[in-house]
Amino acid sequence: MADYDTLGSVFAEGAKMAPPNSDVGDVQRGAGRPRDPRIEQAALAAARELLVEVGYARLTVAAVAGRAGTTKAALYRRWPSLPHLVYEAAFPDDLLKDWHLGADLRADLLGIVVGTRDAFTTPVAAAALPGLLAEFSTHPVLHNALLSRFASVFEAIDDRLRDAATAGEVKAEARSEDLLRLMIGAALIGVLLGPETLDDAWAARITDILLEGIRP
Amino acid sequence: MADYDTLGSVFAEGAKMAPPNSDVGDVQRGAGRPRDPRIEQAALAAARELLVEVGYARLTVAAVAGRAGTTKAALYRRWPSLPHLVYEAAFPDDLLKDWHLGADLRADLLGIVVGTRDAFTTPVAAAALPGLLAEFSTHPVLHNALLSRFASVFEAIDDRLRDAATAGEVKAEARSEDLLRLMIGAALIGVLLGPETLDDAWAARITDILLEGIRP
Amino acid sequence: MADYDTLGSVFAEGAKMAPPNSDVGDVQRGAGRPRDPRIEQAALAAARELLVEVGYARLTVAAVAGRAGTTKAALYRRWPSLPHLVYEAAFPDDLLKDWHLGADLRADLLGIVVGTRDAFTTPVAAAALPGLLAEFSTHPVLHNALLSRFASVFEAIDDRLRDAATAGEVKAEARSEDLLRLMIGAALIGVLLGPETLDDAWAARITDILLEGIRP
Amino acid sequence: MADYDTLGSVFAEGAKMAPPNSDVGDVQRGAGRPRDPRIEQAALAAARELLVEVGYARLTVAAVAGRAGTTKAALYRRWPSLPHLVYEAAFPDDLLKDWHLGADLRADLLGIVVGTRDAFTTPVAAAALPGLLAEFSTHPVLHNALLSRFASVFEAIDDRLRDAATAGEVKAEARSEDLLRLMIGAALIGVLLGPETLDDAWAARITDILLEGIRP
DNA sequence: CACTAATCGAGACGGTACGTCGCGTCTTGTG
DNA sequence: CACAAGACGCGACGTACCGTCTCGATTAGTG
Repeated sequence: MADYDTLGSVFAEGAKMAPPNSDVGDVQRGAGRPRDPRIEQAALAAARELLVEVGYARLTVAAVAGRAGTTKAALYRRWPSLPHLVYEAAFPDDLLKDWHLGADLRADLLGIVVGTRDAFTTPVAAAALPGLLAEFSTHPVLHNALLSRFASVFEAIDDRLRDAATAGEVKAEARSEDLLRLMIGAALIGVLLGPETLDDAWAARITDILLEGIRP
Repeated sequence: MADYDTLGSVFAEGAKMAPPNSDVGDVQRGAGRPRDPRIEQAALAAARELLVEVGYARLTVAAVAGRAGTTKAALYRRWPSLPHLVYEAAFPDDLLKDWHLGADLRADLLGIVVGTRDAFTTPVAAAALPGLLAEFSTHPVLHNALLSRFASVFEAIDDRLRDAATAGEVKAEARSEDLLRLMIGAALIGVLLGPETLDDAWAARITDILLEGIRP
Repeated sequence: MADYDTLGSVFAEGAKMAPPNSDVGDVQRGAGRPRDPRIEQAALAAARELLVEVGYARLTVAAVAGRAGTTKAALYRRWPSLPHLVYEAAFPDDLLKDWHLGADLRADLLGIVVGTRDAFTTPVAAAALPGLLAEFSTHPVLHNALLSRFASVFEAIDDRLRDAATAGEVKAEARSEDLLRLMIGAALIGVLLGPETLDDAWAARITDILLEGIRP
Repeated sequence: MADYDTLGSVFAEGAKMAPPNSDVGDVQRGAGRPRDPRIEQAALAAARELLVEVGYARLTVAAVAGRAGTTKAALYRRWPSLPHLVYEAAFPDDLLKDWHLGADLRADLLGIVVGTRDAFTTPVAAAALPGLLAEFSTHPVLHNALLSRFASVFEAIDDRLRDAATAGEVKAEARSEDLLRLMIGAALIGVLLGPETLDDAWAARITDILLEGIRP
């Protein structure tokens, strides 16, 4: 995943249009030298390394290119700007791949809390998150990319909560939106203030508060 | 508060500290031309205006200086860097001045939620917050400034919760830290994702969830 | 002359030096986007204009860049500092291109006096000279550039004087070094104290004094 | 010499006017705290030291004040600007105090050459000269100060040469102006290109060339 | 002996230029 | 086409020095 097409569909703003001979439906594999597939991985790996080493603020395109053994132009051919690259490096597409809901409501909520915490407390993610949040407020494209990625998760939780309401496990008026924001917000604050306190006991306490908070 | 001395105690790195024996005739006190107090206010006001007009990312030291009718050097004499100035401009010391707890636990919690939301949804604060969060991870001084500011609030809520536990209103094991982080995190996420949803109904819902969550 | 390579050989500090084995297929030769040759000429022209308009002391890198339609960074890519640019602008390499010695000793000496005066009394040179002299003592690279430029002239005059000594026109112990310094010094002092007195009669008088001074 | 009054007469531009009670002819020794006479000497000494240590270009008012144990304001009370201070430090008023002409024309000329060389090759003067020359072309006040200082010398040499012409020692049309410029120019060039070559043999050679050059 | 007035230290002031850095784009020659 | 290389315009950075100013604290002479 995380390949050119996926990126293009999320970030491209028209410049990455398929070449004119795409009428036959073959993806733009047309004329010209093909892209070196190693560059993509090398760039993401370099970005991850540098994020941990120097932090988001001191991360530069030239440094990523140098570490990846390529040049700035090759990176700008793949990502519209540095934040896009960082976003993909810190939060790859496969982040949510083995995530699912089950029958036990508390286990499901705990899973979300733990999953969010784990996604945020990765050294790479912890280094990238504050900077990316700042970019989100400036670049709506990035913002939407984040939201659309979590849209399916959001819907799934919404359904799960509705089922729980039907089963009488939670209040009918409980909103998945509120719950999710509380969980993500708690994890985010934890990362910003010091991720060392976000142990499993913390996750259990947060889950219990929220679970009791929406019980009928 | 929010005056020159307070600033010095938070940001200065030793040079501006009053010597411990300053109770006697301290000769150095007030040597040199005193700082023009209007510059400080003008700079903070200019920063607030520009934050709303152009946003954090496009905010420039030169622009703040120009709008304030002074020069970059005068600003660097007062704040180590632009984020420090922005922090003080967006979150002045008197932010928490008329804040207090009462007898009604729900009212107290709601007050915190609403107060945090109001502090974060100010146009100035909303513009500054994402950028400042990114800087916090770079500038530990700023980070500590934020934490120390909320330290007293934290203690007060801690005491309030302990009283409530004694009165049987909440669980004995309820932690003010968890509660506070949930409340602040919810407001923060709200600001980052779209502050238009943070109405009074939202505050009431969040308060109710948390209150029920810690009931015995 | 006065082109990119000559500049490199005079001012560059190793980075731009062609490697000694560059006779074979030197891969690095010409890598990257080539420098825009118009910028070099535009910068020199802008410097010349501004030297006359505002003088050396008020000459700014930003002003030269602005007038040349480029930016400071492009200038710093070509010259280590403003004095280097000014030096090349005021005293280009082709300054001595149509200079030669002949059979008449007095005519030769007069030619040097007049040539030096003309080179120094150009509006551009007159504006640049005092400032450059001050920089010479700070930047030895500039100093050496000046000296090496006159080295060939120096040798030619040395030979000419030796021939004249053989022909019995001048004393055997007459030193071209002394003579040249007297001539250049007289012109320099003239420019510094007021170039309006350096007419052709002045040149004739100076030439006659020096010529008689070294007659046997 | 070199005191306040002399300075005032040379440099002051009206600001240093005597107070209104000076009608009785007493120099402004009126009210107010008198100037600390040690500051003047300390500043000149500090300037001399720093000129040799860091050169003219890196010499700053703050550094001179610091080295002299005083402040910038005290210096600006005595000299209109840094070049004025440097000028007086490098070329004090008593420079020409034991200078005179005699009966031997060659000895007189040699004296001027040697005297100029000695005045220019002092470490302090050699460090200050190029920078001061650059300032001269910008600040006519300084320029005039230099010229007026040498005016008497100039006249004396003029007379001396006229006497020599009457005595048949030199051509009638020989100009002291040309001669003096040649001598000063030679010394100046020598300092700029490397003062180590300006030994006594050099002085003798220069003197002989010029003397022969104006012989009838 | 108080009063006046200039100087002292200290250091902030407005102003201006410096040289550097990073961005995202472009223009070469070479696959 | 992609790629390595590196220059390009743009704009901001944080620093340094200038010469001036405003303090409170001396330090004389004057009334």
